[in-house]
Amino acid sequence: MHDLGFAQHDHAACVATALSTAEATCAAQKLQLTPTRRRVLEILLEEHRAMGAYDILAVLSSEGIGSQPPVVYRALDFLVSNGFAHKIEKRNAYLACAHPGEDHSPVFLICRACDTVAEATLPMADLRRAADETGFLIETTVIEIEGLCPDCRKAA
Amino acid sequence: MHDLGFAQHDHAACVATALSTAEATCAAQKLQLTPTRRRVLEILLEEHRAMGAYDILAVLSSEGIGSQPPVVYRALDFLVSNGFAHKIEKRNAYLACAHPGEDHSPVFLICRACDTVAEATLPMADLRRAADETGFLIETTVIEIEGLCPDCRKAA
DNA sequence: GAAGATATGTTATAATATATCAACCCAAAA
DNA sequence: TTTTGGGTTGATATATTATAACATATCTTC
Ligand SMILES: [Zn+2]
Ligand SMILES: [Zn+2]
Ligand SMILES: [Zn+2]
Ligand SMILES: [Zn+2]
Repeated sequence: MHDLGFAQHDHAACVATALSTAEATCAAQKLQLTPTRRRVLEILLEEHRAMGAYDILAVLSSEGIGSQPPVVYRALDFLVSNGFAHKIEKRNAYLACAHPGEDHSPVFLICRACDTVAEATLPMADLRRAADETGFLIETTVIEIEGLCPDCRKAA
Repeated sequence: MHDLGFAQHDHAACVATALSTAEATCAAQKLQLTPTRRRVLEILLEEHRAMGAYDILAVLSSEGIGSQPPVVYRALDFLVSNGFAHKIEKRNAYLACAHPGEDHSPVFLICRACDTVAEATLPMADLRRAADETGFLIETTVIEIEGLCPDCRKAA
């Protein structure tokens, strides 16, 4: 496990880099990163936190991009399906991927106190081997760990 | 990983044993396994599958136990809080625990074809150690693996 | 330029879950 | 014994999350 995301970072660069990567990936895979899809990804990157679909929709609505639920759910579906964002099932919230284009099995560390969600990765070898022995074919994984992040742990 | 739950079993005994265990555990911990709570657990055990809250409510309603959402959500909250049932976040569904009283970190194997959900356990040592190194305090885990169960894999 | 695939606009509704407050029950304290 | 407090239930209303359905538009390809 690495890259826990609790550290400081240059956020403007972080957003710009991620958007560029997404554009390049979409171009390479002939995926259409349309204005709405791009803007939703940008919002998730800018906010840098897990956001509810309706929180995102409120931003889109304030910008005149769209105010109906399907607008945001369609964009999120595209982003999640293509690995640019993840859904945090425990919160019904969405988060920009911290490892775009890397083909990874994310592990989310969710702080119940400050709501920060960090994306880490875990080698899937063990899990996959164990499941293979039983004959189960793994297609997707949801691994979410809830607790206290280092900062909130100290504060408590 | 063990006890995958895809095998045949004596279901009547399975239900009876689980209910007895739950009664004993509640008595020991001074928890109130009230009629509604007991019946919801029994429904989950009998059905032996992940059920939506409103599916369970339909059964309760047909039995005159209650027809309003809080009835079932309160019972589920009790059962989940006390380890008698689990929520499958990926499906917004609930399942009787296959290891009641064992203090375990469940791993769910969800078949996308037949909707079977098997509960396994995985040693948490690695995950816990890795998180500890980062200072994150693990309180709860959600580990859900979606794919094809052995039967559906063969059929496909 | 017709056909097919993909994306968007729009309205409505489904599915999941919680807030709130009054009433009830039971056990322990005064 | 009466009171008090915690936990549970009944009942109404509402909040939150997500999708169905269908028309329109846009772009590509034949
Ligand atoms: Zn990711
Ligand atoms: Zn925190
Ligand atoms: Zn369990
Ligand atoms: Zn199956």
